[in-house]
Amino acid sequence: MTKVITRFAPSPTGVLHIGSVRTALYSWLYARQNNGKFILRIEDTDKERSKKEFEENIIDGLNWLGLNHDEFFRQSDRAVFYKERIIELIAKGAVYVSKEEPKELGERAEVIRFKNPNKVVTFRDEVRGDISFDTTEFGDFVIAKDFDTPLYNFAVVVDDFDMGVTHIIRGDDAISNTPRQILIQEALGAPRPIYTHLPMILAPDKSKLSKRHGALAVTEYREEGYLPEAILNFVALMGWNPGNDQELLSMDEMVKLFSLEKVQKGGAVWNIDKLKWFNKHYMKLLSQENAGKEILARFPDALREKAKANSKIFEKIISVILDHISAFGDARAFAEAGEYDYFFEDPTYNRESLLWKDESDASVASQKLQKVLALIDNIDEAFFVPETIKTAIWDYATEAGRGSVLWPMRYALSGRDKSPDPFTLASILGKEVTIRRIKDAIKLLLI
RNA sequence: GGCUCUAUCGUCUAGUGGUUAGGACGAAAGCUUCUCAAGCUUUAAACCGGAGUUCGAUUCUCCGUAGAGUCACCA
Repeated sequence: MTKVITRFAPSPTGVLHIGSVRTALYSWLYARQNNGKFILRIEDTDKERSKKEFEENIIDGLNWLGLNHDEFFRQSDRAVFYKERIIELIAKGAVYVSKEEPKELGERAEVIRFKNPNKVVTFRDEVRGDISFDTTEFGDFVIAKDFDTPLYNFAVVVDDFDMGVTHIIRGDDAISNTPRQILIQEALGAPRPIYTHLPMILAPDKSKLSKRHGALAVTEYREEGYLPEAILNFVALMGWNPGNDQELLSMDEMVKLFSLEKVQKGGAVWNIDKLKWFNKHYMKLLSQENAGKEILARFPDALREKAKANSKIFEKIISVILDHISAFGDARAFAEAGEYDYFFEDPTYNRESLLWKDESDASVASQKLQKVLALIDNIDEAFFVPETIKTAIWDYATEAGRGSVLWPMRYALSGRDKSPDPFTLASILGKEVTIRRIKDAIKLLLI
């Protein structure tokens, strides 16, 4: 049994996007599962469109995801090999230099064409079964602009041959390239690898996912605070499943369970909501320290300084923040909306908002807060935690009307219509601040 | 248009020649400490159509229909 060798072969003409990630993941999983090799090959034969920054973005994204490669190649470094093969094929009569009449700007008067044997090519695809093409329709297709400028279909075949690639796992938009590549393989005497064409990841309108459908770059997801585990787990399940109901899968589990036979035939629509669900799950698994770092990195400068200056408070609100976001980037939006300010400085109140909806009498409301104040004041500072605070107030709140007690208390502490519950808030803020804010609220009510 | 591929809840999917067609996301409702979120419970929601094979087809075959991909001196 020969060693399994897979490859991921992006062209650096754009950033690493989510569809490519899945292709890379499946290739990686398959290689790892079989103790094989995973090759990263940058296909930059198009000198016009290939950009170094895209190559960097792709490598950066792959590293971040942990899809490490065993070997690395760049087609622009391999010009001599392509040239050799072209010469070899010309000698064999499989390829010829063709005189052309340039129709467009930039077209050559001389290109290298493949002498099409005009036959039916049938190949087996691991997910779709046999696929046949009559290659006659391709004509004598161009494989290189000149001896030093090979084109995609040719470079791919030479590379896969030279690198010993055994399994080609790629998007099904490459299906129609396969017969051309097989023709070249046969001319070269190269073995035919095992083909697996993955269904596309689709936009909501079912078309091929592309830049115009919004944020797709992996680096953007990283920026937005999505975790690699979440992206990988989600993307793995778009077009594959372990054959049971298990959805939360670690990389180790995926390496064990992955199989080409369970790969889906139909395309899958990209669904950001489900990604968010995965991300929430994996965010909660993060250590408090790491979660804190991610959040802090997305705070506006001013808030970040306050959070650093009040690290005790910041540590306590991490889990509160985590409860309300589905990606760390959401914390930035909340922060910018001022949702976290009250943890670090006293809020300003809107007198109307201090009153529970069923309460119209400010003096009654203030009396209730007075009572809360007294109950809180009895709590020993060392036991100022949510459970204790709740116990201290609960009976009274139930008796006086929970909403009419808890709403003003919570609003006094946060100055917000929406916030965590008053007991959690009080414990985060501490006894001293809690009492001060309630007193402030009472003052305002008595005006 | 030619060629190639695809078709189960809105979405990701499981599944079988006979099932109450299962799970997840999302949605709705209820519960849980006032709000928000989380959590829990429950509900709604699907086999593209037509023939054929068969005692019986969502499942097998064919034909439609719909959608997608691809038709470069791009990859």
